[in-house]
Amino acid sequence: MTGEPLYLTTPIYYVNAEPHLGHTYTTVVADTLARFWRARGRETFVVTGTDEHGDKIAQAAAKASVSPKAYADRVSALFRSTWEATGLTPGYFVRTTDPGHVAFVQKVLAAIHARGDIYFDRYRGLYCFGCERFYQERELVNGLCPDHKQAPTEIAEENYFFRMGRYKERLVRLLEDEPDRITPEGYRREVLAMLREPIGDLCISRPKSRLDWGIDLPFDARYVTYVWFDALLSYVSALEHVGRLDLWPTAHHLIAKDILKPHAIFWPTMLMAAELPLYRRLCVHGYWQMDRDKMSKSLGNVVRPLEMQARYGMDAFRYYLLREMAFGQDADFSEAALIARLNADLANGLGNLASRVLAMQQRYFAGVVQPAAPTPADLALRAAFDAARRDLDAQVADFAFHRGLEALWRALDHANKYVVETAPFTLAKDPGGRPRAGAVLHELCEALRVTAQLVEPFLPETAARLARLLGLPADVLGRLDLPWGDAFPAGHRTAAPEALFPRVEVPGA
RNA sequence: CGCGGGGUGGAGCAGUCAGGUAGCUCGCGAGGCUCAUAACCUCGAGGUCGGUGGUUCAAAUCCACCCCCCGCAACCA
Repeated sequence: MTGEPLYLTTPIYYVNAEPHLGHTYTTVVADTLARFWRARGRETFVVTGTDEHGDKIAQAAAKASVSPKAYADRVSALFRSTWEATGLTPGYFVRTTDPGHVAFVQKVLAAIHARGDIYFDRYRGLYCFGCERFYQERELVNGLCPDHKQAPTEIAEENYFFRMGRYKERLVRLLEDEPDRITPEGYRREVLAMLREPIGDLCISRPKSRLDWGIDLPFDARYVTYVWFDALLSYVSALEHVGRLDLWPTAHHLIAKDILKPHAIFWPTMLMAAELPLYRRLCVHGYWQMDRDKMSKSLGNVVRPLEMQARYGMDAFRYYLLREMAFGQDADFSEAALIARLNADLANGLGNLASRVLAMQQRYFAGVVQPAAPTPADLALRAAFDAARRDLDAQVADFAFHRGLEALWRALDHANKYVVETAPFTLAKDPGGRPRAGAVLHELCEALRVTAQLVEPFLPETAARLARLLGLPADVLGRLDLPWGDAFPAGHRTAAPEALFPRVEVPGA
């Protein structure tokens, strides 16, 4: 398992909005998983990107008096630059307007059409322009669209349909036989529940008379393909573009629960029809609920990643997101909670530990690491970090980032206790105690080194900084199996402490 | 029968899938330490884990029913 490559995707984000908390969370998870598994010997490849076709984009562009492409270019570039600035850099950034993607979509559509799984039919239905979709009678609330509270318009038109229903039973069997295809488990059950209802076929086109901002159907130039055959196929077209289609069967899709159905039902049936391998796993997370009462006025209602980065640092923001949300469940976002985490876990916990250890190393030994001489207490400290590593690995493998971090912080707590119990600051003042004080600090430096390595997927900037303060080369972060005691040879010097995470004081809080 | 989330010490949460000492942060009380970012460590007060019934040697955790709260006005992940 450990050696298997891993292809991670975020959704391609629709360019009708600027990057916000939801986009950022999914992208942070992808980045964290990529770093985590890379450090454990797996090749990882992350793709994110933008979804650029559709009504809303055409309308927004018209409103701004620019072409749809120009509009999409601008917002797409905003996503790309945001991820670069925040260090969430994917291996590839795909756009649905990329010529390669367009050609790929047309190739797949042509193949499925040739096979007879796409047919032409007349459709009459109730269409909501806000949702850009047709509704069944029974889905309406008092005759109105449940989202937009508007009466849908009856439209009759001819369109192309994908024979999705043909693959339903095969999909049900797959999900029953391979429970790990969708995680967390609750979402698999939800999908199986959806599949107990008739799923019908999927309308996959729009006449150009109504919408022409899309990819032409290869078999009928009067139409463009709509939404799913365009957007979902980007997961594969991106790999084709970079010449790594071999990674496709290892795909793990990270999504939020709002797009569960397209990813859990439309997408696998499309892949079956296209005779492409299925993705390996669908990983579904919940929503961040905005607690407006707890938001600062300056923050407003929108959580912009660049603002959070500027205010608290990207690492603190990442930590909060990963520590606070149980992957799969909803969570509340509040700036107060972020600050509480930052102060308690990062400043008082990790930051203060690094600070006191490096300060003593500096003050008592001019930064020179002394020989170790393990006692039972020292071995217990090592055991605490060994346990943290095991717990962390198990929890992250299960997407339980919050528990993984909790496990690592148990070891940090242990280290803080160890400082008090061994009291190197007392030992160092007595000539007879100096060797022991030096040995204790050696253990603590190792603890910090292991911490830097384990925390790297979550707090990459901090890990690099900690390594530097410890006087270690940056590549030490990838050497997870470096034995305890081997990182600091005789004469090794550490640097003077720096505040990794200054406390954030809130007036009146 | 719209969809979804939730009710755990004063506040905010984890733990529920794989039943077996109820854990974390903040706050509160007492003490310790003085290396450190007024941080760190120890001890303590405070919970019948929404309710009722059931399964079990054992339930916050499984099953049934019931009560209550919140989101779906957004930046849709």
